Amino acid sequence: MVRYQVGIRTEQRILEATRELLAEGGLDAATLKAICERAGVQAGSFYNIFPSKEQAVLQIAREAIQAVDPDPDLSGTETLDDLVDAYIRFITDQSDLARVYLQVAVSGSNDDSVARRFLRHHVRRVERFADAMERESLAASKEEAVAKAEVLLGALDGLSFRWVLDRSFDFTTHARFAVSQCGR
Amino acid sequence: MVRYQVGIRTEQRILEATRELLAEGGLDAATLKAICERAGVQAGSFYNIFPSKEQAVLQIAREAIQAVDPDPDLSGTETLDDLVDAYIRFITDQSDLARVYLQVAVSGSNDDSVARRFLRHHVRRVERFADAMERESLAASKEEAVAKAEVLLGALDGLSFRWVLDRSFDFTTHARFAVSQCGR
DNA sequence: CGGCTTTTTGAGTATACACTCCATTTTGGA
DNA sequence: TCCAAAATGGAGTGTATACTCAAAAAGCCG
Repeated sequence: MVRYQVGIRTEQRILEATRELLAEGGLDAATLKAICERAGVQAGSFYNIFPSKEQAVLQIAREAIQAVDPDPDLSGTETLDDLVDAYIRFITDQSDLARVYLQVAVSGSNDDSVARRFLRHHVRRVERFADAMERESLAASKEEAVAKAEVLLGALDGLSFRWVLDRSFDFTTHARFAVSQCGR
Repeated sequence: MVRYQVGIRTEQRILEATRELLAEGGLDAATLKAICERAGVQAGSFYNIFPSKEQAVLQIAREAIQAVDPDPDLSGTETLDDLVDAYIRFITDQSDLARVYLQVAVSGSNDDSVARRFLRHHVRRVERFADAMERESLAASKEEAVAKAEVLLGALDGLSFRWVLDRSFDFTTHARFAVSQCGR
């Protein structure tokens, strides 16, 4: 099944529409009809490219989960501030994906496969934060670093969720304040 | 319209079924069919008592939002530890309602009226935490107390969400650790 | 252009959902 | 015991959803 150029463009339009709709109104808003209308495509075209609506949504979810992490090549050298700055940039600059990230994380609790994927990602993230803390001697032991990382990441997730509910909330300032309290 | 006893019992069975289903699988699981089956009731009976499914769900949501707060009479005298202990008890002892609380909070971001209700509740909670911090001289100013309270509550919400995704996560220990870091 | 493949169309299907209607049964106070 | 009000059973309605299919159109390559 070799793709023509027009098919690839259609696939991208569909993913774009799905991403936007997920960000605007969550899973409820991302109906097949809404996706197809926004992408300027009929249902048949959608199913020529994706085997199900779920696959398109999961692709955006994966995209969002990956986007929250900074460059993986830097892993092992970055500072705690680097990691937190990356989170802040993700939330402020890629707010569409940020909303998808949070919404998927929560709806995920009703879907085991998504929940597992999210959890695995979270655990990796905790390790990355904990490693940075150890490198900067911000924790007395590996265990303390992991616990601190869990709390800091919990705070960042909680604050970003707060921001989703109220866009006038100053996420950046609070996130910086959180790291000044927890990362010490 | 004098209620008969049998009707009141039916109402309670319906609310119980709704609460359980929301806790188990979120809004998706709480279909009218599922609620009625679990409550041992037909659709007609449901609508004799509730004007819509939404009303039954909202009633449970309100219940959950209220349950997260400890006795309002104590407001103005309790310590930060009291408030955190109440949160921990809510999460560990009333895990059904805790799951509903978190799920409603998130689906709420797609529904303005729920989002507003949740936000109002959150703001009150932040004030309560901030007041306790000021009373214990844990903050230099009112502003700092509020910021600290936002971060601590964010951390608690983030950690409880972590626990929803992975029930083997030790919420209590991490929550206590969070307050030892943030409440200082 | 000619011929094969991919892509698109758009009407159509099946299903799950919230909700309605009303005849029948049950309740509880007078 | 009687009866009006309340509660119930259960078939039925309308609607939105994800998804299918066969024919038609468009893209690619010699």
